[in-house]
Amino acid sequence: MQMSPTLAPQRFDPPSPTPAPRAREPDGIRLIGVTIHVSRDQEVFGEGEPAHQVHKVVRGAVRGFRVLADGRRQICDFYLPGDIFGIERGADHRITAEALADTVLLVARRSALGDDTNTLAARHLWSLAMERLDRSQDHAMTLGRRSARERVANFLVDMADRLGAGEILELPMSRQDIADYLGLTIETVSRTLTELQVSGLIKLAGPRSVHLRKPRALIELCV
Amino acid sequence: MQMSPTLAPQRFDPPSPTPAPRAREPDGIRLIGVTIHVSRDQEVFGEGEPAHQVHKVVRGAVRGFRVLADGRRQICDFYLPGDIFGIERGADHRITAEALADTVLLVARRSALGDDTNTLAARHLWSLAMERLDRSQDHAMTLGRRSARERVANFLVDMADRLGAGEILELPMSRQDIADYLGLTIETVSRTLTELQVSGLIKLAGPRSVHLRKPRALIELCV
DNA sequence: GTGACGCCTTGATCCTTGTCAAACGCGCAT
DNA sequence: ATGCGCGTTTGACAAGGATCAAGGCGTCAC
Repeated sequence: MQMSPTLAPQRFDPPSPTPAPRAREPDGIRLIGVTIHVSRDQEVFGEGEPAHQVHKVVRGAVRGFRVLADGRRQICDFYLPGDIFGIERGADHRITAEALADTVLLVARRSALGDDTNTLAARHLWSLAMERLDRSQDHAMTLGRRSARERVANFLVDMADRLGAGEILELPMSRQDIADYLGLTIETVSRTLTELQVSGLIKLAGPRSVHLRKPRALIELCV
Repeated sequence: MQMSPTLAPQRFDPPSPTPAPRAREPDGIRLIGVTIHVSRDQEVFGEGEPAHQVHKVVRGAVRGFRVLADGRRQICDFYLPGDIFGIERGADHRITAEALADTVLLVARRSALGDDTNTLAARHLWSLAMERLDRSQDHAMTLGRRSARERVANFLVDMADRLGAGEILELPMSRQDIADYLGLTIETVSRTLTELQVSGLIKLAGPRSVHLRKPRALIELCV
């Protein structure tokens, strides 16, 4: 059992709204809202808060997580540019969202997505939610049945894919975030990465820069 | 790393359709379909098969799972009486569903739920999908950050709750199923249960019958 | 330049859980 | 009644990953 020594949720001043563009997004959802800038480690919304709005990552990245009473943290997912998050079933958020780095978000009133009105938007919203479910189930498979090596390989491949990175991967999150996402400790993540490097599968060029040397072999590890 | 020696997917004859009731379900979804009887370990649908229909458990129980190339199995969820399952984002099922015991299902054409037409049904469908997502995220927290003891306690409390059991819990699934759900091995599940018994939290009365002696203490363990 | 801080890596050791193996108990068929 | 088969339990041991601890390295303030 590990206890992520999870950082006290530093609360800064509230996110700062700026202008208010009216964007017809390529994903079919008209996000009428404001863009906000959220700085590193700042909370976007917290577990239990009312979920009035949905968010879309414009630039930067966000972690969505839950915390047990004793501080153990599980990151459910990372939200990368283009991702929409903060959609909930009930009135309140079930997870906390924090920026991994200085981040720009597009925020829309939840109702703007049409709970039922706009059929096209509703359909897309459905797709988004189900995609989230698919990812969550994949994640469960990883957490329940994969070894540390497999988890890390999986993670790298997934990130490279989602970030549209080629062989050079710039990770937007810290080792602690990776550990809390993969259900491991920071030490195990670190060791596993160097082990993958020794095996020649990757090359570590700085803490957040990973060069995928043998993507095929990495994908093999994903089983 | 454990290798669930996962049973070859025994294929029996196809599920047998019977009459065809027209049921106005209390959950607001009109399930016009047939009831089918599925026997123990029989597959309801398999991963990759087209998802033409949705299913509702009338009696019995179902496991929904995915399997890695080498046979490791992760059960995503158990579907109990009243639960609706088999709703997918895309055209195909991403998980395999098998009956835990002789089971009665209500089957409806997917389109009968109104992909968008019936607003009320659509809204309820949305709720179902999001509930599934919530459960999946809870599951991820369990798999990523809880100890074996906590996982088993959690499982028992959850099952008692969902089955509407009081203190006497009749589990519909085997140890192997529990293990594959909790990301443990069958031995660990067994040991943990007897350990909980020794601690006086539960009483085991037969492999599938659990008496919750100190529900409070069990809930405490859920963190 | 120098020190402090944060993050990451590495090492040594421990412990939870997995693996391998055997025994138990119960139902069922002969 | 006997024996077989399956699922479960229990035991001994191994190992993967956690924990505890120290050291490295880059960044930033002074």
